[in-house]
Order: sequence, then structure tokens, then C-alpha cells
Amino acid sequence: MPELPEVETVRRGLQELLVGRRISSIDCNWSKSFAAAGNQSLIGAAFREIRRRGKLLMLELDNEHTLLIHLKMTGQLVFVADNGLRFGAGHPSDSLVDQLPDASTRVIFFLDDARLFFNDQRKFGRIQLVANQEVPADSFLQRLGPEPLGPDFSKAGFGKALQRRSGTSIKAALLDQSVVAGIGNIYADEALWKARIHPDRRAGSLSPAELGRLFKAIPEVLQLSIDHGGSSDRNYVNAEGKRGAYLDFAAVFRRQGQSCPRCQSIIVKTRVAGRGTHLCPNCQRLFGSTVGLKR
DNA sequence: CACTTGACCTGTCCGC
DNA sequence: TGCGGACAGGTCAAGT
Repeated sequence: MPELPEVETVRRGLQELLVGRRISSIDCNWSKSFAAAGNQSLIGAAFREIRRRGKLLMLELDNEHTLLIHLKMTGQLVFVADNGLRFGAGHPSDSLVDQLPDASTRVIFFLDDARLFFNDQRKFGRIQLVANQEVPADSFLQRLGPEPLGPDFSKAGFGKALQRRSGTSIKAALLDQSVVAGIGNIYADEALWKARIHPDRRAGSLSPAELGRLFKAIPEVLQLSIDHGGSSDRNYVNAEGKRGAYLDFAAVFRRQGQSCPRCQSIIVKTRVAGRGTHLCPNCQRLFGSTVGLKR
């Protein structure tokens, strides 16, 4: 489930590996993954710049078009050099590059001296070809809220966006990409734990102190994850086919039954906003004070 | 309009 | 061992 840190990790890898390389042909075995796979204007086009907005990758080509790629739940973009040359750190056996293509491969971009695999077990991911001048009008991009690691993410604007979603849970509000771009299930749980806010609190009910803690926690957990190469729960790998290590540092996600790193209470898993939700029942309370209750 | 639910998909796991 | 069903969770469309 690639979220902002995972997509950003892929972006950095592709920026190093892809820019300047040219598409020689494209294979696609699931047309819904890439409806424009047969477009002849792609042949001979080179990658110019790799950008990201929220969870959306934007691969700008030198033919006045951009590939918009959303990995959704199980999408992967993996670069494999034809000569077997390894890129980046880590042992080659950590990577799945030797096993590609596999049953989840939907699209292969053949480059002059390499291949780029788009793998997607559950087929939810999408590759779109969009003219550069149409990119700003893309409906998904239009609805995105601010980048949480960028200068446009302000406490005042965040508070206003939460008021707009005041009747729903704070967890649902964090998952709403129009409030903040790029947060998914993992980082919603981690940020709420760090800010000591129960996921089922109403989004409009936060005190100024709670709003301040959450506003600070969001970029902190995202940046920490980027520093560890993102989270690999099941499918996620970076552009070199390698897994991320952030879940080794996560406080609550997939840690039900273990001890809260802050108060040693047992972490529980519940359901909020239709999603599996992990929290510390002592640090994150719906009612009442935690004073004197820590152990 | 605000909010919730189901659809899109496949692989894995659990109970019988 | 096999089988049905629940579950995983990002986004959009449809429903309340």
C-alpha cells in the first residue's frame, strides 16, 4: 500500500535510473493498467523528469506528454538493467529484479539498455498518458490538498480543512486526500499515535493543543519513513526491487498485542472509517484524562 | 452537501 | 486436503 513515503522513495530511484533513457517498445497484458500502451508517440520518447504529488507519480517525457502513475494497493515500478548492473545499496538477493517478469507484471517498458516493470497483483493501479498542458486540469490532482512536507502545509489551513470534515472521524479526515495529500492507513495510525489522539475522535473536535500535535506529527512520521526507505507490509518495493524498513520503527501499525513504546500498554486493533486501525488505548482516549493513568 | 458503502482485483489465511 | 468466506486498503461511483 504505497503512501507518500513509498511513492517518494520510488520517485527518487526512478529519477536516478530513468532520466535520459528512451522507450523502445512497450508490452501490456492488462489494458486497464495502461490504456494508452499502444500509443505510437511513446516510442522513442525519453524520460525528462520524475515528480510526485501526494501518492501520484508524474513521469515527464520529452514529447510534451507525462505518464501519470498511481500504484494504488499493490503497484510496483521496478527498473532492471539489461547488463545485470546493480544500483544502490544492499545485497542483490534482497531484490526481486532477477525474478521479473512474474505473474503480477502488467506492463514492461523496454528501454535502450534496461526494462521498467509495472507490476500490480490486484490490478488497481493505473498508468495514464496526458499532454503536459492537460496535467494541471487532471481531476485527481485538482482535488489534492497540500503536500505535508512542503511549504503550503500550514496549521491554519489544516485546521480549516478538518473543520470542513468536522462530522467524520479524524482518521477518515486524514485519509481524505483533499485534506492532506499522501497519507494512507499506515501513516494515519502512526501520526495519531504520535499526537496521542484517538482515531475515532470527530475531526472538528480537536483542541488547539491536539491540532498542533497532529500538525507536527504528520511530517515527522512521513520523513522518518522516507529516511528508512518506506514501509514494506506486503508488496511494496522501491525502484530497485527492494523492500523498505520503516515498519521496524513503527509504533502501532501491525503491532496489536505488543507494548506501546510510550506507556507499555498493549496496542489494540479495531476498525475505524472502514479500515483496520491500530492504537494505544491508554495514550489515545476518546474520553477523559490520562493524568495518573500511565503505568 | 456530508458522509458511508460497494466495486474494482488477487493472494493469503482461517474455520470447517 | 479442499473450499468458502473474510480480509488486506486507495480511490471513485453510487447510495443514504
